[in-house]
Amino acid sequence: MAYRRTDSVAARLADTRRHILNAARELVAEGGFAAAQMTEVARKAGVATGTLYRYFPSKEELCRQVFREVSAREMNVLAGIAQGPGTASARLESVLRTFATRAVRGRRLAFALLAEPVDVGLAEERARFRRTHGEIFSGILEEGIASGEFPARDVKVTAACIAGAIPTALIGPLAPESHELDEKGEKVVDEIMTFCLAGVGLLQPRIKVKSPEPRIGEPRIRA
Amino acid sequence: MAYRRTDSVAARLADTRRHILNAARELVAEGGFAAAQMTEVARKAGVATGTLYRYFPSKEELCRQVFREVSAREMNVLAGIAQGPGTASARLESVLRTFATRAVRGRRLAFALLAEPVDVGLAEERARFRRTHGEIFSGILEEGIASGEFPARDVKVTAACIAGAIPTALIGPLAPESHELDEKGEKVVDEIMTFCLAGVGLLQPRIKVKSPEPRIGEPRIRA
DNA sequence: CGACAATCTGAATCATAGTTCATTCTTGTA
DNA sequence: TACAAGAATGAACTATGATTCAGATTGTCG
Repeated sequence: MAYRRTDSVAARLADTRRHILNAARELVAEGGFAAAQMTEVARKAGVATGTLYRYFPSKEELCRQVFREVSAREMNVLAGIAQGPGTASARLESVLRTFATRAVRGRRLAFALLAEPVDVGLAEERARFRRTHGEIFSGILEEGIASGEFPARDVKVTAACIAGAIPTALIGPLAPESHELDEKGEKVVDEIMTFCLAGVGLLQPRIKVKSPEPRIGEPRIRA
Repeated sequence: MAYRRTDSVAARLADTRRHILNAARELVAEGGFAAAQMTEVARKAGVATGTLYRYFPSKEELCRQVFREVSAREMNVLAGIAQGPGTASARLESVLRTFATRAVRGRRLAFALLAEPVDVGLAEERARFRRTHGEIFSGILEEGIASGEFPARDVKVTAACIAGAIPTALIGPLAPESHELDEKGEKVVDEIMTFCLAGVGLLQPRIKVKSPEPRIGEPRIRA
């Protein structure tokens, strides 16, 4: 027997892989995907450029992986809320607020995920990201329609509208150089929510909807 | 006296410039900005590569110019409607429908303007484009709020929401390979409008709004 | 330890596409 | 027609940044 990868080596490899991904993620968080150049990633991760290619077949794959990890984190948060307890309208509200608020908080990263000019590979990843957003919204919408909380609509289109409205409304303010959100962030989020909730037909509902479980720390939007 | 640019030469120069811009625009309309490579543009325009640089300082400028021309055409159509006669709600409706419908018709070009991955220069141009959209929407919204047709809102955010919702809802279907809109186009447009109009607070208005001048060929959206 | 395999290194290479510029062709005036 | 200046040409150049790979290092096992 000639060679066998020991656990300690496997661990070190995994560790290096993480280091690389973390380095890349940090660069993206600081300067967007444009800042994630292979040389920089390598330097920040403390390895040689060539080493990156022992872990990822190409820059595109590395960046995609970063994109997926970061976006998965967001999606999980939202999916958790979507699948949680509460009326559809309460969950929709919570999901929207969370989405927008987290984007405002993680400004640069959100910009990178949602709006930064990227090449086709990442654009594809971004499309998937938005589609998943759409699915989360659709799910809630379907339930809300079934329960009579929302009027019947094409949920896919409606979900896509929401998925587009939020980032776009935030983008100007979200752009790395803008500091608009530092102060007005909450107000902007409220306005966006008003629009989206009204868009699905909620704010002026035919039947007054009672929301049985308002979440702590999730204040109602202004009427 | 040695040399003077005659009218006929000036005309030829202007003509060449137009040829170049048209060639570029056609390439963009066929394959997006990605297809607008200098060599290709030159070939299509029937000039040498170097000649392009006698008319435009860089590829970026050439592409920006193309972007501006194409988007200006769209903006003018919308601005015309916005400044035309009719209640704010009627104009808003008309503008939204026109925006969406034209995007569906001019599929590839719309995709290039709204969603194709482009580099930073064009992304800037695109941001301006969206901002102008926003301004058109804001204008109508302000008037509608003043006249009591819409509830009071932050018009900038609301306008941005609309400007984001429409393209995003169209993008999946708008993507060059998708043929979804060939049949379902109208329905999708209707759904998007429903969302946006409801979003501004219109579809279930406090006071029933009568639209005095419904435009020919601009059917009302389904109730 | 010695031999072999896996891993790492980073300067050199490559790929792409935009840009340049020495040269040629056209146009305007004397 | 001669000649100067503008315009056009397109092959060569360049800039950027990803990718490679021959050699060095580290790890495994008899």
